[in-house]
Amino acid sequence: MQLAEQSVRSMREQIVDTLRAEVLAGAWTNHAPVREQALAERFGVSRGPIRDALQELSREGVLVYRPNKGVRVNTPPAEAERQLLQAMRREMESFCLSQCIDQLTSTDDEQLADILAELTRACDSGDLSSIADCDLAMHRYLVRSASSELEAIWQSIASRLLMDYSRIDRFDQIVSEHEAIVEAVKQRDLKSAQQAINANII
Amino acid sequence: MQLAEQSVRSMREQIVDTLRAEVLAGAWTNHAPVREQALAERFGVSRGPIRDALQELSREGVLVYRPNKGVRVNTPPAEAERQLLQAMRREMESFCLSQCIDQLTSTDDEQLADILAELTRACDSGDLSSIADCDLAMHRYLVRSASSELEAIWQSIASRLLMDYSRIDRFDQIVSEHEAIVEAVKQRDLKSAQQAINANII
DNA sequence: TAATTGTGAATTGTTAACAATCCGTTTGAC
DNA sequence: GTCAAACGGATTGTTAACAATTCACAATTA
Repeated sequence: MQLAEQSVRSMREQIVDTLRAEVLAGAWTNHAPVREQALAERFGVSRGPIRDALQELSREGVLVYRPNKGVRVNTPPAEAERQLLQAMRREMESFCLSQCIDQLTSTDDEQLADILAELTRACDSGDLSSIADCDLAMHRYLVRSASSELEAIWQSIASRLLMDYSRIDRFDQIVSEHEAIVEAVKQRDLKSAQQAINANII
Repeated sequence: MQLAEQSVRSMREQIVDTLRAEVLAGAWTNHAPVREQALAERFGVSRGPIRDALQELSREGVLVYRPNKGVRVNTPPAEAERQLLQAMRREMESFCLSQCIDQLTSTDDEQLADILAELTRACDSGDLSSIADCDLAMHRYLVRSASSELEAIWQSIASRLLMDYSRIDRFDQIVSEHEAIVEAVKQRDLKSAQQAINANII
């Protein structure tokens, strides 16, 4: 599969993905600071890679960094900002769909189906952290298919929007919305896919 | 002034700003990899802070990181991407102006005038690196005045757009465009300021 | 000669120790 | 009793040494 070369994800990337999913699922509060030493012990590495991961998550908007004081969980954006970010996210994902949809292969369809399956399982078991991870993973897959260049920008927008949503409910709705996306993409129906994406970005 | 607490910029931030300006001014090629040790000696620090800075610039899109192989200068975005990024940048800066323009004080006007003066000086002496730095500094000032939260997203968009522009010419036009922005902002004229900004983002 | 395999220097990745900074608490002066 | 300065533990920032990986080039083989 095409992800083979990526499968040797760096330590930093693994830590980043794990922590991001946990924060977006609401597992952390923003009252207590995040301690580097505790995370280092948890992941079995030294503080170096942990600091790298925290720095990346800060730049992404999931955490907030203050010199000599470490990081904390970020707060959701104000309403006006949220609307701007939402408009930008829709613009990006619509663009990416239009760029990639005619170049996707059946392999891509399978990958999306796999992500959907895992999302469904996560919703059934109520695993908030995994739900957040799978939700992002599907959108990220489409963005990256269009342009790996845009992925970092998209991620920093999507993460900030999800900060609002850390208490996830209506599991069934999440699943059905993503089923609609996967189905429309599989049909290579750009309009429907864009509509399904727009309906999911709230 | 409100920037007082920020004045103790971390080592990383200083290095990031310096390197970004140099890359955007076209001082580096993307053929040779960037060596950590050389930068460490140049800035008189160890490799740690250098790695931090390179990681941040990679996430910003100025550099590209590949595991175990270090970083290189990024290439400009494809045309379709460039247009998307440009639209998003205009959307962001218009939004930020509308949010902040009525809350700016005479202190802000002075700060903007200072940046403009330094930009003028840089254009006179043909210092490309300083031109890139001042250009970004002015836009960043307005974005940050509206929302420090949006600054990181804005920076990663603006940097990628500027990759296209590394051979800077028409110095006088750059100056006059930014004079128009500063003047409109000083008058608290939102429409004119937005127009001036749009005219400058090309 | 062309392709392949060693080999070693150069480079990035990680670690643990040390330095600088922050913050709650105590101490002391008034 | 109140306030401010000073102490000490905890935490972040930086460094230098070590480990793992990559890359260019030479040696070997077919």
